[in-house]
Amino acid sequence: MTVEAAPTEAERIWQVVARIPRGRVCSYGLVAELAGLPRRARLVGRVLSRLPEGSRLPWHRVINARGELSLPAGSEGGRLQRQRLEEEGVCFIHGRVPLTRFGWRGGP
DNA sequence: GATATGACCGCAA
DNA sequence: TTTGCGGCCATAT
Repeated sequence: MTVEAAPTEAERIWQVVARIPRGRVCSYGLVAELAGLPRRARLVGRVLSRLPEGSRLPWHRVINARGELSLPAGSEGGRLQRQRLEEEGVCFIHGRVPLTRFGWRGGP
């Protein structure tokens, strides 16, 4: 029997993050839920913070539930995240991304 | 083994 | 709107 190791939680999270469409953002909790790991948002944050360099994962599309970037602004990561999101056309309002549970309603 | 910390979340007041 | 609290759990000390 081929003992195929079940995908680790981290691998599931990577798969979900990799599925986030360009120009769209996702909250940690939503990523966790989509990965079949409800209420483990912190795990998502931990996994993303421990990503190997060059993983090509769009980690910058994952922000917190308030629509703000969790990485400290001013840090390299935070600046990179903001820059990449703006490059993808993500809408920033007062330094935030408008998140709604009912999807984007057509902003400004 | 126990304690502290962290790229968090949802709810109540 | 903000603040506080409980929940969650892998790592580090």
